[in-house]
Amino acid sequence: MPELPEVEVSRQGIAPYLTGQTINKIELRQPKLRWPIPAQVQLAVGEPVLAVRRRAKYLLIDTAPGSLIIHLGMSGALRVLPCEQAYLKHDHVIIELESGQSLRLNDPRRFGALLWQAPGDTLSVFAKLGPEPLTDAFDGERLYQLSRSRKSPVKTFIMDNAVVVGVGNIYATEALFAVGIDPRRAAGRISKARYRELAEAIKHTLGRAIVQGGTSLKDFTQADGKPGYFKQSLLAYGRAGESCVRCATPLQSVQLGQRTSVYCPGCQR
DNA sequence: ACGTGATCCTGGAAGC
DNA sequence: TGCTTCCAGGATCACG
Repeated sequence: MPELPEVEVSRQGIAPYLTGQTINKIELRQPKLRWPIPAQVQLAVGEPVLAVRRRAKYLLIDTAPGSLIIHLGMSGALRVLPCEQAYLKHDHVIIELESGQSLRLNDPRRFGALLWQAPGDTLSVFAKLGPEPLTDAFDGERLYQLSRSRKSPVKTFIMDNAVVVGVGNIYATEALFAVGIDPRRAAGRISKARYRELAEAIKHTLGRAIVQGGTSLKDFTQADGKPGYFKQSLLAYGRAGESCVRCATPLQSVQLGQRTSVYCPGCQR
């Protein structure tokens, strides 16, 4: 999926088409995504979109009676296309707008979700999320404090949504490479100074990826169908066996918390 | 509280 | 060419 940069790029891409537009129709072509789609999503029909927001990897499409909550799972992508355009395979949700454009959620693996949140309500998926990585609420101090008794690998630690949201496998791999920290290192055995550097690297990596339109591997496209260009900037993710750009040591691959992690045994300590 | 592993699902790539 | 196996941007849940 889309990690935080891809979700933010999607938000920026779709917001101009949605904001202020009335929703004419919501068509559900596949009711079973990660969770069954609640019937209340139809409450948004006939309502103008007030705002398109993001929290962690969730998109929130606000209307007066409540918010449509979209998660893109591992393989989801949002496209804006004219209503009359033929459906593609795996176009599971189509939100038609009065403008004649439609927002389509395409998700081959169906790990994504469409949920509904009434005003004043907080869905359980939002209940125990950590801070947004691009805000001041996230810093090295927080990483240091939360990690003191943790034995799990630092990579697993920074991918924990209770610690900080939005850091997935690609950007965790890249940020650790950038600061030269071995992803296998126990989270509790890293100094405050190094955590300050890591927090800055996470912010920097995510920020650059957003500017470049995110990372497109297979499924992800921006709202206009174009891929993101950050893939060209990846120095570790997907490069096992290749030479490290810093020290030429062959990059290694290891499984941490069920996820493949690539690192340089030469300069990540 | 923390850590680990199974699980949801489809499709592309690699191996034989 | 075709079949099988493995792997993939996530995150919950059950269990020890």
